[in-house]
Amino acid sequence: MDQSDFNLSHQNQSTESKIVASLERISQAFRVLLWQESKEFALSPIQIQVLIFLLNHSDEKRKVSYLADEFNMTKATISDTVKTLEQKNLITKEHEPHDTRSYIIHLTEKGKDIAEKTSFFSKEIRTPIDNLSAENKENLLLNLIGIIKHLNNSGVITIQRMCMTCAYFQLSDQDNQPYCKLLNQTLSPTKLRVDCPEHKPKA
Amino acid sequence: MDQSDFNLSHQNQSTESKIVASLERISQAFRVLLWQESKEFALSPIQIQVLIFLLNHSDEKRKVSYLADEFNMTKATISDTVKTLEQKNLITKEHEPHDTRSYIIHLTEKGKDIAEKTSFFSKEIRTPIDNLSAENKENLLLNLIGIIKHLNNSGVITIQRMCMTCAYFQLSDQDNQPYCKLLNQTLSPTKLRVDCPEHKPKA
DNA sequence: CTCACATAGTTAGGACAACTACCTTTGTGA
DNA sequence: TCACAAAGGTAGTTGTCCTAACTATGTGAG
Repeated sequence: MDQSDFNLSHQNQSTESKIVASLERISQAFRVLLWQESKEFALSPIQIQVLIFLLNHSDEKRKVSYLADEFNMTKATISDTVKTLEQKNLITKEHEPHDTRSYIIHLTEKGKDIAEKTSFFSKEIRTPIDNLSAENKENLLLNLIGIIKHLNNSGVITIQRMCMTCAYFQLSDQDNQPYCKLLNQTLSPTKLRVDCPEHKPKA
Repeated sequence: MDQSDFNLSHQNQSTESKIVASLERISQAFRVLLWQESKEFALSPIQIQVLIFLLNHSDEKRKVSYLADEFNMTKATISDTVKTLEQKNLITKEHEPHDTRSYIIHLTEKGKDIAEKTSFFSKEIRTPIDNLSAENKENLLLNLIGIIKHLNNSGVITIQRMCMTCAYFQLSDQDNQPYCKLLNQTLSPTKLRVDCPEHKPKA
């Protein structure tokens, strides 16, 4: 058989296209896993995502508007979701005296419990990553961070909590290494954060 | 300030966790980009995905059941989607004589046109990848393929079209290199396919 | 000080996604 | 030939996520 038989246009694919295709497949896996998890707990995907987010983030991020940005949805959608979660007794609202318009969302015991259980929904994706060599992990992370940085800059992803887009981040003058002005330390690849609680967006 | 102030539990994150978080962020980007594209063309995300898929795949894959597996949805959902696309004159159905139950889905001119235009929806993700070094690209691809392979094996992703899950694939006896028995050639990293038209699932 | 504007969140209404359950027709193999 | 599997479709439901319009509260310029 002539080998050119196999050279269908989309198969002569560049490495870049294959990377995009792979990322797309992995995206699908996240969707599938989240969906499975949501059926198990009788919650919607977005409800689970909100619960998990609340488990890991500080007060000023536990608000409707922030969540809307975080998940690229409208405030209306998040407002609905929060209402539902409240009816299910998974969260409570804490109104602050200095701004009565907004409130902080807190997990109830039950909510925390579910959030912890569901936060492992991506364990299937984690397993193969655990098995990579340390060097491979570092490399992979750096490459992914590079992609996200670009997505941040181009406005596809609005929320920014990683070092590369932080006001405290710089390349040190001496050796051009990533450096955090808040922590006062050089950031080796494994120290780079993708979800830093101290993140301050660049001006 | 004491440095331990920053060591919030979720911030002492392992490299693996950060990789998962990064992949999750990129997944979100795909969702956002697809959603933007769908608004622009007055189509739903799944409709666009189906159109793009039809652009690139052969007849035996252009059927309702295959699409349902491909996108991890029920046949009912795809059936609906196809009906809508037909009403919009973007696809036609070709019934085959030897099995009148099923049919092949073809793009109309208009459908092909839209499929080609929307197939670039992920260009924002591609740009930063283009800028990586050749070695980095190869490395990244191999790591992603490793993850997908695991997701295939564990059943999260049902459809398989990549070399690692193919009956024609083996590690050659001499040098343990990936080898394709159909193409009769060694598969260097850049030759590994993620969406091969000749893919034959392992028994 | 006040008035226009911005911001936080909510409500209502609608399009559509995607499911389950059930059905028809057709193919297949013991 | 007859039971069963496979391809696809229909109906009805639930939930997502949007837009548009709204309330109420904070803010800042003149």
